[in-house]
Amino acid sequence: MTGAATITIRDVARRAAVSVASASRALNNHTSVTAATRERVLDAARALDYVPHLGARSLSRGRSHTIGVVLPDLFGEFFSEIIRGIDYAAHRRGLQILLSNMHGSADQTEVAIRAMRGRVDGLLVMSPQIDAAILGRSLSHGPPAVVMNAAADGIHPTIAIDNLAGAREAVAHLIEQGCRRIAHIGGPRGNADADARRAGFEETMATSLGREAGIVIDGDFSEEAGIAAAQRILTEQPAIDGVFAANDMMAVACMATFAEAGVRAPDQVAIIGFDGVPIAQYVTPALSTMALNLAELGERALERLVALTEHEDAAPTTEMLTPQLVVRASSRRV
Amino acid sequence: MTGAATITIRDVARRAAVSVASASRALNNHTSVTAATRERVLDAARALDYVPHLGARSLSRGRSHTIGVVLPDLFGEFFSEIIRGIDYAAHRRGLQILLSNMHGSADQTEVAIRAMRGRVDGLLVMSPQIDAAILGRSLSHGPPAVVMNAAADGIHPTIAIDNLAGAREAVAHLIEQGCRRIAHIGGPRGNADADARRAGFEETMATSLGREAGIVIDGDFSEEAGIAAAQRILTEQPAIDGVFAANDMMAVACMATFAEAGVRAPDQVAIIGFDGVPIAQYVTPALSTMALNLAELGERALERLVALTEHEDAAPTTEMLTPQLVVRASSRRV
DNA sequence: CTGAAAGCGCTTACAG
DNA sequence: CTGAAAGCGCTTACAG
Repeated sequence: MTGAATITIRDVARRAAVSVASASRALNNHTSVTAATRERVLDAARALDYVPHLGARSLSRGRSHTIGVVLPDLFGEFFSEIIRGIDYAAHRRGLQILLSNMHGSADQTEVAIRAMRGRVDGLLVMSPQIDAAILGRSLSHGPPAVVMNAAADGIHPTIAIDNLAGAREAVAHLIEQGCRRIAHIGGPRGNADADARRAGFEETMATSLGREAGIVIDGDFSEEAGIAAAQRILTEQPAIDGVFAANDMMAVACMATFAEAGVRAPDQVAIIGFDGVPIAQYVTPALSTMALNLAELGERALERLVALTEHEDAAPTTEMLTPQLVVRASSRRV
Repeated sequence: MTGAATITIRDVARRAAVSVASASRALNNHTSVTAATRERVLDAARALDYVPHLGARSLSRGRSHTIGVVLPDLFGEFFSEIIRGIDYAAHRRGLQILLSNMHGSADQTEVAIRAMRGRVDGLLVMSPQIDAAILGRSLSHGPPAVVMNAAADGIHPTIAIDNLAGAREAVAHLIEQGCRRIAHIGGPRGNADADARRAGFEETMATSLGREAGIVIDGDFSEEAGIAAAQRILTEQPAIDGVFAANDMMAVACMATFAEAGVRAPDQVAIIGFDGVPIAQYVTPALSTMALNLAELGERALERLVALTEHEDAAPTTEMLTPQLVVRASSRRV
């Protein structure tokens, strides 16, 4: 855990000819220490190239200045943008980040959370696959926690994406552009984001074009799912003139597959994605999307958590992150 | 750092009516404990919903099962792919990741490394902006470390990208496609990757088309730099028929800027990037690139580190990650 | 097999 | 201002 000849505060104290207690006080800039003593201690520390053992400090102080981040996956720009936002805010506050990733397996969430005990001051958890009640229970014994993008459990502050509103707006946009038969390429069933986006699609279709004008093809947010969905649409649903994909990756892959088959966006089929990842603006035609400021989501979650650790009494409110319709060439027909 | 009514191993021991030592042994699956005792302890732990304090365990065992990752930035797919590779391998080995990011400031590297002391068993450091000797010194007192993508210091094992070979191959490819006046959009001066890629460009130009056939425009790996470089080429260097950008982001932005001005790849100008990030295959025309398996870089670095922590005597060898030429439409002319 | 004690490296009331 | 001691929560020789 440390190099061969690890030097501790005892070594510093010995060299400065003071007690360990005084060394500690000098090192930590306490006022109650003579200038001369402080000087001697600091000199000794410098001479020995002393680096404090932060693990030990955390244990005795009861604060680690570290926050745990539990994510379902690390794949793609969706997560990396969130981490970037968290990191940015954490860095500003002098906090370190302990990362834990469940690789998509929901039952690992609880394990990951437990593994954070005694190493973090607070938790940022994103677990769109897990039930709110179960998540709430997992979190109940631990440190303060903020839940990102999951069903609120009524106990922990939550920052959620307004998927329903976003999906409604996406579908309304396609209809406004003249689409009359629309396909939704969905995310995995049981994923809170995916379910809400699908619900928004179905609801809007039912109240506008009619339920039978829409079809849903299940996917899993991956490139492959976008390709497979496109192929199904090409062979089985040639009348489709609009596609709303549950994320940008599937939308991009779908659009590329269409193009290879000679089906062009936006004229033959208008396409819109969700998330607003950077890649969306560079494909041709540029992809319309419901843009999310994911880095902001991460930043806000961290700030919320800091507030929570400082005054324990923060209310378990839910903040919403609203997707913004960004119309680009892939869906612009009128 | 812990919830209100934190329960410790003492509580478990008390409830099971054994000593703390026995509780510890039972909890850790030691053999030297009666089946009955183990049962009682485990029951007590379950009843109290005990979660061990990993910080305390780390301190007494001298192992944290955590590795520290120090990166220069978190922006873009380059870093997220590396983290993903590290995480993947770490997860497989039951290791946690403590993340530290310097936001581009080289002098923060040393601070970041020190802040890891006592919290990690090993370090994975990427610091392309820092001098090898300085880095080596920063690392000298700490835990085992593997350096990613930086000049080898002769002390720590290093996994480096073969930028020179990659740049040579990229330029040779452009020439083979018929380019006669080639621009290089470089990364920031002082960045090891950028410098090596620039050197490869200049060297290859000098020995083939002649030094005067190439121009170098400095950039900083960002989208904006790609746009600015494209504008300069359009206005000042209309004879340019090939562009080798130091990374994909700049190549993509450059190509998009060209397209807006009516300059098409590959016919009017052949373009190739570096890194092989996923976005490259979705732009139109698809971007040629020197592809790097960044996730693999991360995985290999972690495995190397694990080997190092297990048998301390690993040699400070340098492994090379070789870029692969991926020819796509943006540079395919013949 | 089990318990009392020492220890991991630091911090912080408690006395002086 | 300074030191000796206790403590953070756990683990592990050391005796029995």
